[in-house]
Amino acid sequence: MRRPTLEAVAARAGVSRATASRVVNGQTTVAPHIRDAVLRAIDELGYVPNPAARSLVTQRTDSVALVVSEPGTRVFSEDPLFSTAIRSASMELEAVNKQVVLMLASSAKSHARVERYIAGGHVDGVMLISMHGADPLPAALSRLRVPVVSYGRPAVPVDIPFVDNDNVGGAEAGVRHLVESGRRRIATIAGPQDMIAGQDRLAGYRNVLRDSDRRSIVAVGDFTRESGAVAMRQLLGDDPGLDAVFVANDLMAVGALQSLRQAGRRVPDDVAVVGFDDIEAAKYTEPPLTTLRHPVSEQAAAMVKLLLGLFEGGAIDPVILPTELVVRESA
Amino acid sequence: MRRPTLEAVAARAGVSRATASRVVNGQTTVAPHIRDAVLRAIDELGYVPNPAARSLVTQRTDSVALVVSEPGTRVFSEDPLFSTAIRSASMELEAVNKQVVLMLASSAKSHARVERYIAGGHVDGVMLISMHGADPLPAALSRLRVPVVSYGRPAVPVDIPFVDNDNVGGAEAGVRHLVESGRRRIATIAGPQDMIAGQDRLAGYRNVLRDSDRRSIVAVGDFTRESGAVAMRQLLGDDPGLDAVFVANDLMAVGALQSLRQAGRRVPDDVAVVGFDDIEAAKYTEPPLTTLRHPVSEQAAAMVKLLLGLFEGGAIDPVILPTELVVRESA
DNA sequence: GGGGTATGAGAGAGCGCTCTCTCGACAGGT
DNA sequence: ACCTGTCGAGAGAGCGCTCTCTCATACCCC
Repeated sequence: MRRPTLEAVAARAGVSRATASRVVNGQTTVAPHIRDAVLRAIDELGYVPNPAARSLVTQRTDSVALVVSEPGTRVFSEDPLFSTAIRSASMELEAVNKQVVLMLASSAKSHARVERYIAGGHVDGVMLISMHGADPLPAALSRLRVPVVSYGRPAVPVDIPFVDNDNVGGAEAGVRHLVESGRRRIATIAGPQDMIAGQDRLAGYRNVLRDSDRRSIVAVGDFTRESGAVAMRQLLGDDPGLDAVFVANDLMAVGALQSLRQAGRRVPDDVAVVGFDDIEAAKYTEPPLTTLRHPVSEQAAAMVKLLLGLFEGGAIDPVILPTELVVRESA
Repeated sequence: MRRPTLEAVAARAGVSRATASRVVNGQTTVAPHIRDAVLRAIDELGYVPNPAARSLVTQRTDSVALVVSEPGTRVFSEDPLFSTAIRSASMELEAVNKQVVLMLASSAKSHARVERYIAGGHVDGVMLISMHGADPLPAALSRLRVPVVSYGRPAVPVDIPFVDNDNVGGAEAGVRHLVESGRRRIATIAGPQDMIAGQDRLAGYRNVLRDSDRRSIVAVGDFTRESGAVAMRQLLGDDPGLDAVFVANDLMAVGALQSLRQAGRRVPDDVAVVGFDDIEAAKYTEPPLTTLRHPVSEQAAAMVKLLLGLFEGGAIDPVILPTELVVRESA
């Protein structure tokens, strides 16, 4: 009780295997009545092409790997960025009939696994979501002569096209908003400095403060809610007089709001808070969070487009998407 | 500049292709010095087996599809259940060297795509996350004679082993907690009734109220935060005197807390709130949410184990995992 | 020393498909 | 009538691997 082969279809339709193949692959050099006969045979037998056989000869697999290189297990589950990006990329690829192979590369062992898999030619290309500077994967994959694109600028300069949002510009806009609303002592809770987003958002903060002649007050978190709460307590200890804080992501901002509440500070009256990312939860904090929105779905879609461009051959320039300040009540 | 083949490895090692294949596949019937020679050749050439060729003959692909059949786009991104389940399943499968092909089946069109893909033999098995009763996919896939397991009990009775948590028992425990703490007018915000989790949790609520001689007060949401807020307002309108509410998931509970705050009700003094799922955010609500924890990761892991069991042949019984009441401050 | 049994290695037949090459048939131009 | 050109269809070679079957060698027992 095997699956029918192209041979069987051809036999039933009374044509050669080559002709049946032509019909399956939509070539036009087949006379209408023969094409119909083949299609009928396909239908009657319930024929579905064997992908292994096909890609053995075509050297294509019509699937791409989505590699999420993220050691932090909690982050993956909690930060909606990942699921949104995965979802969007996935949908874009489905639209062009490519499959998504999801690979989570959390440990050194799984890095090796990913490399082996990619090297094995299981996929036509790779989309890499890697945010940590020390990650060896971008460099390793770019060596493999497989089309690779990155979600977010790779930390080490490596020859991979990427799509990123304007972290520096976004942070500048957020801090400028605080400056313009008359805040004097503007602190920041920065992200991890081994991550590009962490670095760039801190740079944006520094740029604006430098120009506006204010002192920078920095605490560093790791993009988790808890670290935001801790960092906020720390900032309040260091400088009880601060009247604003720019938090490098919303998850930490949620933690910061909690610490501010516990410390008896009113938001935004005593302390203004600006986040980054505009995650869903930002709408529901108390008070709702002013933050910077960047289009995660669009970024993922652009990444897919970039990869498809690579398939067609042709080096492709990085894409930087703009961010947008969303003013709610926290600042 | 082609990739080296097994033939090349064999030639370099001075053995036959068959022997090289034996070494690659770890068969023991190869003399040590020959094995070494082959391994050296593999290393020197950077040989990696061609998976298409391999699976053409073995009829295996060593990859499984993870099909998320979820029309609600927002839910996928926001509900951490999906990312947690995906992550956990993915890690379990990596441990046994299987690849995960992620497929999002949101529309009827993508249903057809999924079916075609599975029928094509791209994967050795399917893990199905489908929560809507009207979903035709479970039945369709089970017809395909491919090993399929389901995350959550399929709504239509179909012959697929599944892993689920004890929704009825969990809801009963939650409502019983409210009864035991002396609440008299216990309402519920139920989930969508075309979803098993929605049905079962409502059933649990009803079971306990029936036994404790209280009237049931029901509003229905769709598991989103917003719907929880709306339902809560509605309940307060219907019965201003209610003193407790059992909410069928945490996301809706967060919305409900917001509505309660806006209506000037104190939680838990005026109204006690119990959620379901114990998502990360439940710890950070004001006040922290009492809720029912079910082990999403374990459930996903159990699903993987179930699927691997199917590969070995042998019909396998459903697995029901227990839930646990986590008492925080909201009830 | 002959016959039998392990043991290790090679030969070769496919797995199901694509795609180039070839060829037949027929139309149109001279 | 013949030659050229076009179009549609078949033949068959391979893609890179696994695995059965076969065979050569070495070993043991009587």
